Parts: sequence; structure tokens; C-alpha cells
Amino acid sequence: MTLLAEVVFPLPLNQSFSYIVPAESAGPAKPGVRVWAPLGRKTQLGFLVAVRDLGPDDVRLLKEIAMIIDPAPVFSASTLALTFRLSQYFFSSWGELLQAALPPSLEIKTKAKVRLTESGLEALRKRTLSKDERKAADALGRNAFTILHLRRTTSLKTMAALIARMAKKGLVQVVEETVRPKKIPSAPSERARPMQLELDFTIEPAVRSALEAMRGPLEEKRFAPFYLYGGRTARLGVYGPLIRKVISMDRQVLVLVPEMAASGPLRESLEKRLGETVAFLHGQMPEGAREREWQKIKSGRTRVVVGPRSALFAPLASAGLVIVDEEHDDAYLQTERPVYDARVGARFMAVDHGALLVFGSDVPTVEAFHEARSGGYLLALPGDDERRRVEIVNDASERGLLARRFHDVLRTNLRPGRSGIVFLNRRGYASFLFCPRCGYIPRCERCDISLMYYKKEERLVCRYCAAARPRPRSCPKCGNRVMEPRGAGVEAVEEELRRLFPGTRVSGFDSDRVRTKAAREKVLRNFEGGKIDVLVGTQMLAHQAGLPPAAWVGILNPEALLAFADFRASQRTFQAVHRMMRFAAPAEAGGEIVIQTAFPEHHSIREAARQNYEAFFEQEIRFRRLMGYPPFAAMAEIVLLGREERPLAQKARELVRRARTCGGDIEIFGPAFAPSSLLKGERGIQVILKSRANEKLDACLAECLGTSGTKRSVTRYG
DNA sequence: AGCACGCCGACT
DNA sequence: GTCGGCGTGCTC
Repeated sequence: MTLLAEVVFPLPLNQSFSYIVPAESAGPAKPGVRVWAPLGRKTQLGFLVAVRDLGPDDVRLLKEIAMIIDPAPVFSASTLALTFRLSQYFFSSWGELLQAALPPSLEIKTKAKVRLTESGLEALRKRTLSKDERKAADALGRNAFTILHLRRTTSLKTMAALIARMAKKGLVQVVEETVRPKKIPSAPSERARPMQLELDFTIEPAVRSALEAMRGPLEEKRFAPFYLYGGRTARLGVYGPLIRKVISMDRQVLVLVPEMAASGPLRESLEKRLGETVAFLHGQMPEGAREREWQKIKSGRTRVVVGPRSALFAPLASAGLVIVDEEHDDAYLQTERPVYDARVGARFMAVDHGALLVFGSDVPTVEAFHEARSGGYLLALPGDDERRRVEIVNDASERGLLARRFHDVLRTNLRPGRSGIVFLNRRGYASFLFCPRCGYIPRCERCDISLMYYKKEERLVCRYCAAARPRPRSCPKCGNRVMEPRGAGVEAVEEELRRLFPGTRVSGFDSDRVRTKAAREKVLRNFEGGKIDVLVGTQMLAHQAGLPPAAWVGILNPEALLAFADFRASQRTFQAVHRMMRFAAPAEAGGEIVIQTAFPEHHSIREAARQNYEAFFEQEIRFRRLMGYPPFAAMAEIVLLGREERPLAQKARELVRRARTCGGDIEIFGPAFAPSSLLKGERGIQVILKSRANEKLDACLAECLGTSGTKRSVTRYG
């Protein structure tokens, strides 16, 4: 009987390919081994995911696997299952997800090397080469080098272009060489290091009852979800004993955190509480360190893993507990390929391992809070948000950039030792220029959105494709002599602050001006050191961790986030305001917050200011129910991408036609132009599908997206 | 993602 | 008249 192998590749393809397993390779041909297999005209690295017998459907000519790389599987059955489920759910490539789950020592990298061809050597002998070509050819000789190496040895800056030209003429050949993975020294086989154990003597009743609630499923080793709704301190008070219990049962623990920066303190405090080392896994760690952590987890020497979303792929043999801390954070969603949401992955994993799934946050997503409450697994803990003194200023009837009341607050606060922060989520000087006579607004030709205005550089810049051009002196349409800036950005706020309060040390913090990590740190150090009176920043500043509490915080127009046509706009606004408010010192320490907005009564802004999540939730869930949005429905947004509108529209119509065949349970919105083209110079047409049942939506998505090879993105909600 | 096949503009 | 642009479709 001929054996067939199903192979997936780390390419953006979501399908598997069947290959014949050579008779002599039947032994190691197990799911989870890496293989080399011919695909098209190349031999590709792939992952064997299943073995089966030749069936009657295999009528096409099958190729043979070229080589089985590993003598034994490098992926466990549970890693295969997890990545498979994620690929199904998010329509991402299984192969790319498996690639993400590989330890550094097993990653195969290719390096492009350049070699002179016979005709290249002859041309060198006959001296028919140009000056630069000759330099490259001399450097090459009979060897193969990388372009980087050639650039260094010849000091020709445009080496890449030169090589491309020479390759076209057939003078050189570019070959992909697989680089043997460096032998990475394995970790010394130390036992888990005992550490100073910090014990909590004050176990709150709420913590005690939360632990009590989780005991049953934990001891029975069955899947059960829980949501710890409460402050960080209280959550940690639950995580600690819970993790200890799981360890004592000889099972492993995965703790997911939103960002790398946030995981340091959590890891330390866990180590203190647990009295043993905690593994830390992050994609941006140096390879050696990542490999060592990986090996420690794999061997079972460390039983607790902390990391951001990619830590989901840590090689845990038997997880008894999966924690997703700060559940509300968008960083759990990987928006680049392969697209997946670690919160969904955490659930798949917990189900697969029969583990406890614990979410934690004091500002949960509306969906998760609702699910937890109606599913009876919401555990309320004490909050630890200190009270903040907040004032909301209505700027609907104000003329200037800063409302008078906002101005007053600044005046009383701008004195030595009271540094503050102003948040405004708008880069540049103005979001666009506007002709007051004819209404003309300069737009980007490629992206068809208005161009941002940078005053100092006197430039207009596209926020998507970064294309820039000088600002027009007069209106290009009607010749009017003035173009007015509209939609003030951080630079305009800085200018205004300097004008109103001369001598104030104002510094900006946005992606345009603090590009590098070093620049960011320098500004933050200066702010900490009291060398900056006012720091004006965008969302980027709001995502910085570890700043000392500011004496005052000004939040300018957070309602801008509500303008997005997205059912989660309110949630986003609430979260953003909440996040920014945390930069201010608590009221009892003299901290002050002022929010300037045109929508002072909007629940997302008002309740964030009152630090009342539950009141926000009650209002938001009513809206979601009324509109039939998640969590009362499952939604998916499909964006078809392409350069030309016509074929896109054609495909969108085809997609809608297919969606209609799925039955009346599916609501279809669109096709419509995707708001603000997502990719540089491309157009997007979107179709939104909505259904009461997630499974129905699943089936319909499969129907709509099944085989079409069009460029697209799929986002799922609920 | 690559890579080949296939139909419309600037050139020997 | 060709060379070559990248739009479209396939890879077991």
C-alpha cells in the first residue's frame, strides 16, 4: 500500500498538499516532522501533518517527499492540534503557525549567495565588464558570497541593484543556501532554583472564595473557564496559590501577558510568590536565550511560562492552567501573518489539555464580561484602582484649541515639580489642510485619504503610504491664497502651550519624533528627571509602561475614537481614556485629570472618568443587544484587497452570492469600500457577515472563502 | 510567497 | 513588427 503524507508549508496558503512517502522513509514519516518536498519548481521546507493511505480520490499525479528531516516529530500532537484549530478559525496558514511554534535551533534559514556563471567568468577574462561589474566579479572570483559581504568588500553602495542587473544578463547566479542552524549550547541542567518565597498572609475573602470556586475542575483536571474581574494586586493574589496548586499536581502553567514590557514585573512577582524560576519566552529575545528557555520548558524543568501572545506556542507537555492576564488588551491579536488571537488560542489550548482557563482584568472586553457573567464563571475581586480626581470639560462651544477651563487647569498646575502629560491621538500639526473658499482638501493619490500637515517641515504626508510632498502655498484648485489647517495634532498643541505659557518646557512624544528606542528612553528619562514640564503625546505614549505618576494629565478629544464605524468604538474609547488616566497620580497624592471633549455625556467617556467599568458595561451591553452585535452575534469582516476596483467588485459580488447560499441565518452587509484603505496604494472592498451562531458563521466563511485565492483579510469578532 | 503564463505600451 | 510591464492563477 502506498503511504501518503499531508504536508503544509510556511507560506500564505491555507491548504495542505499530498505526497507519496518513499518506502524507505515510512518509519520516520510521522505527523510533526519537518520535510523537504517539491512544490512548483522549488523544493520547500514543509511540515508533515498527517499520514494516510492512497485513496480513490487521489487521481492526480503525486510527487514524492524529497527528504524527511527529523528522525522524530518536532511538534507534539497538542501543538499540531492547537495550530490547526487556529488556522481553521482565523483562516491563516497552518504552516505559518507551525513555523511560529519552532524553537530557534530548528528554524531553517536560507541565505542568498551570489556566484559568477561561466559567461560571467568569461566576460571577466575578456574584460567586457563595466567598472562596477568588474569590481563585483573580482571580489567574487570562483566563490559564492552574500550581497552583504560583497557590499562590504567592494564598498559599492548599490550592490543589490548591480547584482540584479548582472543576474539578468546571466553574468551571475543567485543561489539560496540553507544555513545550518548554529549549535546553540543547551542550558546547564540546573534544577529549578529555589528562591526566597514571599507568602501572602492576608488572603482576602474574595480571593479565598475565588480559589474555592476553581478547586473542583482543577482537581478533576477538566477544562473550565473563569474570569477574574478585579485589580492587579487581587488577581496576583489568586494566580499565586493557583499556580502553586497546579505545580504540585505536576502540571505546567502558561501565563499570557499583553506586552513584553508588562511581563517583567509580573514574572518577578510570580517568582517571589512561587519560590521558583519562571520561564520567559518572547520572539524578540536573543536566539540563544530563547532556545534555552524553550529547552527548559520542553524538558519540564520549568513549569511556569510567562510571555506575550507568541508564548502560546511554548512546548508544554501538560498544561493544567492557562492564564490570560489583562484580557482586554488588543495586543493579544496578532494582526500580521499569521493572524491569530492568543485569547482564542488560550481557550483551544485549555480545552485540549483539560486545563483551567483564567482570564483577568479590571476593564474586561464587553464580550468576555458578558460571557463570564451569563456563563456563571465571573469571579469578582477587589479593584485596586485608586480614585482619581477628574474633571470633564465640554468644548462644544469653545473656539480655541484648548478650552478655557482646560487652560485654567494648566495654569494652576504649571509650576515647578508638577510635570504633566497631555494626550492627543493625532500626529503632526493638523490632520489636513482645507481651502476655506472652495472646500478643497489635498488627498493622497494612491490611498485616497486626506494628507496630514506638518508645519515645521512644510510638508503634507500620507499616514498610510508615507508619501510626502511640499505644502501648497495656495489652493491648487481655486488659487485661494490661504489653506487652513484643520484637526489639530500634537504639534499644534505644543505650539499653543508654548504660546500660552512662555518658558514652559514642552516636549513631544509621537512616532514622528521619537522613532528609536533610545530616543524614547531619553525623553522619558528627561520627563522623570523633571526636565520637561509638559509631555505631549499620542497613543504611543499611552502604551509606555513604567512612567512615574504625573501631577496632572490632560486628555484632549478622546471622542475621536468614536468616529470609527466599528461596533467596538465605545469599548476602545473607554479603554483608551482609562489607560491614559492611569498616568496621573491618585487624587490623594494631589493628582488631577482634565478631559476635554465634545461628548461629555457619552458613556464611554463619562464612565471612564468615573472609573466605573460596570456602569459602562451596562450601557454598552444594551446597545450591543439592541443592534445585534457581539456578544449577541458572531461577526466576520472580509476585506478583499487589490489594486483595481473593477475585478475587486466582481469578486465581492461573487462572495456575496456565495454567502447568500448559506441560508437565512447569515446577515450580509456590503459589499462596500473598506474604510480607509488598509494597504499602501491598494483598494479594499469589504463584506461583513453576521450570524447568531458562531458555527453557522464558520460554515458560511468556509463556503465564501473556500478556494478563492484572492488577496484578502478576514477578521472575526465574537 | 514564488513563479509561469498571458495580454497591451515604447522601442531596435 | 518585438521586448517587457505586471495582472491572474497554480503549486500535491
